[in-house]
Amino acid sequence: MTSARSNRNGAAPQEGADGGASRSTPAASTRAPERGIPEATVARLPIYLRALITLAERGIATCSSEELATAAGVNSAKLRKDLSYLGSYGTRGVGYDVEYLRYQIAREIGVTQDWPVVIVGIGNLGHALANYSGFTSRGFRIVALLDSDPARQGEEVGELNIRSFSELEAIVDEHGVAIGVIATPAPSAQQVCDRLVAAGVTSILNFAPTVLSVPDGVDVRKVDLSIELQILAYHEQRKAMNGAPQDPELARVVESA
Amino acid sequence: MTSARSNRNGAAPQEGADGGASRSTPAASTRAPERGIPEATVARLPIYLRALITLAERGIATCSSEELATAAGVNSAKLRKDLSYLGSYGTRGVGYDVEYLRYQIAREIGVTQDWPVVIVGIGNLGHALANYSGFTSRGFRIVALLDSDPARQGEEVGELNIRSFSELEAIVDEHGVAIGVIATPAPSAQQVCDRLVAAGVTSILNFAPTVLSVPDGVDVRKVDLSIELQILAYHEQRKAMNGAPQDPELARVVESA
DNA sequence: TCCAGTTTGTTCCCACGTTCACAAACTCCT
DNA sequence: AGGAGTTTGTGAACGTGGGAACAAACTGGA
Repeated sequence: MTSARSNRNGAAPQEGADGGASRSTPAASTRAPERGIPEATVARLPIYLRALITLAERGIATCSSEELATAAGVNSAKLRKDLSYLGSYGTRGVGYDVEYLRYQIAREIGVTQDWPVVIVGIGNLGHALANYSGFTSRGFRIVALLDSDPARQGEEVGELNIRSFSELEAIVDEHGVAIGVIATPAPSAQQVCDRLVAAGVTSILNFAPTVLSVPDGVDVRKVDLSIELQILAYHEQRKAMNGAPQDPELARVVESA
Repeated sequence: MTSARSNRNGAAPQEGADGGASRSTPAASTRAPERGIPEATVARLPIYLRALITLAERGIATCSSEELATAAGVNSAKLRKDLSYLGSYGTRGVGYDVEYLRYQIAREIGVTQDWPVVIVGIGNLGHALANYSGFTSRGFRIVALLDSDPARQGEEVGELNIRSFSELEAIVDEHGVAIGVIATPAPSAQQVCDRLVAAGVTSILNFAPTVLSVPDGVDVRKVDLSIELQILAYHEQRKAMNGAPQDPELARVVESA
């Protein structure tokens, strides 16, 4: 029932181009490449979009690639190349019209339309996500908060009531939900994921510290707080080793003296 | 005072190899390459570590690269190449000793030691982070929760009291804090970041939806929930366009019939 | 109209990351 | 001991991404 598209081809290994993400759809299959936008560029488009919104709020109508690049924290050459994948939306000798470019990027990403989202697992993190204004303000609408713990059900969090996980299928069908967020503990994440996929969800944002296996055609992006910290720790350790052969604690004290 | 090391070379653009991260330290400067581990590999080491811990908990003493790769959700060739940057910790014809490899990776990342961490901005997200067990269980110790809002100060969150942001410098000095987490609203993030850097913090995990500019020698990693969703939305939109020229909502209904 | 100045879009090249494929090295069985 | 089977570690090919540099295209002034 209500199964998602395309489960052919067997389980694909879960890995993508960038750090925390993974796509299972075939990168370059028989299908025509169309005007395929590089994954690295796609990951930066939302940053450009936010920068443009900030500029627009300041009343700036036009900007150069240099200005926008600075606002987005990237190289201007990279910015121009990224934008060139979308089309020629700038004017040579002048720059980019902020409102126009903003709309074009939003349309390309797909945030001009409204995306219904369900969040599963309303613990500490789920609460924070439910209340996070960045979701709702950027084309995403949380349509349901689900939790399997009856003690939590009925509680009101950010204008929504927590409902039973068993209502998942009905909610997905009713709202046409394509995006699900998993904020459960790690042990239940895979089960939840399977249910989401079976219900028709084809994009999943996973906060649980587990590797999810999904059928082909389903996208998973992972956000893992502890992994981010560990990466920082690695570099921090190297800094201490390289800069000062002594104790790093001591080094800072000496420098401040 | 208490300034961090190395502000030479001017401000570096904030961008890294992978999606959400950025390092400002020179990638390949005059310094010898030592046994430099590629950034992409570093980002995967924590995943391998977690997979090894899971295997160890199941009582598995030895595993092949194929098994470990599956558990980590990556290609076995990639896994072997990644591990080869650390050294030759496997045995040909046999595989890897789970406990031994686990220790080696933990040591390489630096999570055998204890990293003191401060969290700034104890709103919804800050609460969730303070209660997140994944932090404390993997070599990180939250030593302080800071917020500039007096109304929040004194509140107890996960065995710690929220303290005033003005105590930052004293806390950093006392505990030798090198890693800071920013969970404030976007407008105050840059100010907080500057204070952290000035106090001696050299690694920052940023949850605020803003581009932070930091001096050279300071690492910033960014976690942006809304950006992750937008990337999913982009792919979701493409799926709908390619798979079914009709209305995506309709397509699912038809398939389920 | 023409020329100087500005900024985009694009090409070329290099570095990095991924994957394949295979030699080296180990175990186990005969 | 020797050979078959297994698995690691790595060299080489391939693809993707980043950055410099430049031609194309626009504006504005003379």
